[in-house]
Amino acid sequence: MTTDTSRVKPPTPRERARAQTIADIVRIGREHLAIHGAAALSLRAVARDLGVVSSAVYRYVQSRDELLTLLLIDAYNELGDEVDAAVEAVPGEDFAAQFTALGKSVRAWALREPASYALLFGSPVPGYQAPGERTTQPGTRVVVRLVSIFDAAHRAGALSAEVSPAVVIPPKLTEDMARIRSDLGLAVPDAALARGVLVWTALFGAVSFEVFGQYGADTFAARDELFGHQLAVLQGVVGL
Amino acid sequence: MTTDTSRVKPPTPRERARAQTIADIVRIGREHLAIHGAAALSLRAVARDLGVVSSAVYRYVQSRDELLTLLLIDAYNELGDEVDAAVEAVPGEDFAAQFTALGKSVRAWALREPASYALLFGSPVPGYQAPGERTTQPGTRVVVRLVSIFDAAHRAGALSAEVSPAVVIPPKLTEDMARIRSDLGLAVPDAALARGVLVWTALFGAVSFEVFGQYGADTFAARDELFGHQLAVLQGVVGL
DNA sequence: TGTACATCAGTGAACGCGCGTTCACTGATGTAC
DNA sequence: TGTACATCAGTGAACGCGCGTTCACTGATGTAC
Repeated sequence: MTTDTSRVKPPTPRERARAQTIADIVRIGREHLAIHGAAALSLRAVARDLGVVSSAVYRYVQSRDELLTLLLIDAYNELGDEVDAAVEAVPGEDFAAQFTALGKSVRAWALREPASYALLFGSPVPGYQAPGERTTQPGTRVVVRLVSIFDAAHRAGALSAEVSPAVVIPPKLTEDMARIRSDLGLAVPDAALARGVLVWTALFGAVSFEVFGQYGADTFAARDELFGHQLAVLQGVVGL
Repeated sequence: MTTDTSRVKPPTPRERARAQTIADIVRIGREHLAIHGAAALSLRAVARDLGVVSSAVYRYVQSRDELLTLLLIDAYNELGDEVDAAVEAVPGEDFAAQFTALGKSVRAWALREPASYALLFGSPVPGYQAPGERTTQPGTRVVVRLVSIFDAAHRAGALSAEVSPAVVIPPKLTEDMARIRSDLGLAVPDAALARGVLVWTALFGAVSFEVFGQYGADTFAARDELFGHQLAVLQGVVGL
């Protein structure tokens, strides 16, 4: 079997120009997202900012929905990259600090890119259905990373065996937990996994409330401190 | 000083017709919200469904934004009414059951009215700013009810004095807590109040993930059980 | 009780705008011989 | 190296659509004397 050299051929100028244009479209699309929101994302407006006639973008993107998909994947991966980098900057044995780093990097990205965050975690865009086969993998990076921290802590014996008070897990939920454990290759027991899911939803609940303005303008002045406190409590919830 | 009888005058037929039409507009608006989302809410479409020419709705509603405000207030109050009813159906001393009732009624309403829920708790509608003087009171009914349960439990000595592990509350956050306590007339201490806020965000985080489809199609089959478990854990977090 | 007037609901046309998408086309860039 | 052809990027016009909002208007309903 010979190496397929056609795969490593350097891109032709045309290919490079094409990739650049697609990158430009995604970049402009993100800017529009930030200003007008996902529902108002318009190919014509992107074309205008690209300095090109509206029909020209159809060379690069099949439809408005496909641009949304590109933006979705782009945002998921940017968030995933930042979370990965933040977690990996922490020593491998300090699971609590890894959890904190994950939480803080999610919040930092969300506050910096509120429109992208809204696209990923806000209300669904009406009339748009994300193609699972393209978005599921990038879309699950953060959760997977989060439970992998819990799992590693468990394997290292760093997860409080019995989180109090003990809450019974119903049988039907046990089945879901078993499937998730097997899909992700985890060892963490039901109780901790279930609490991990709660911590995951609570983390994004806290970030969403802040990004979407639910706290109101004046209720909390000390937002960094509030979030830090929430992370600290959540860390205790999962037994870290 | 005589009684102002003009205030108790029964509404004229015209007034009744007007109130009925406004109610119809809100009802139709809610249906459109459910189908097309808030960003696509259109006065022309509402007028069509009302069986009236598009300019006629301007007799009742100043602008599209005002219709959004009406829908916002309507939804907040519907949610608030259901939450109140659910909590009040529980004996006054059973604070844990009151908390559970509140959580379940929020989720039930959200699943039944996902579009209204998205309007209240999802991504902000681009270009629309809710008028605080009209929406703040209805918009805070659920939180206020929630912390009032915690506060009542505290006053009754039913809140675990020391939730473990103790997490230090930074001074700046203490100031926020003091203000909130004074605004709402609460007695609950900082630690419990801060945990109450976390529980609030976690509750809505869990509901939002479910309503907005973050769990994916297949991950959790036992959604009722998952949510019930989350409520049980959160109950422990706040010390109930 | 009857009449003149004021108020209000709803009409229909219009303004100016933006949207997604298709299509036949012109030039420029690449490729095969 | 030069030429004929294929591929591709981008154009410009068009289709059919919906939107928010304004405005002068017609009739019907209410109110004051």
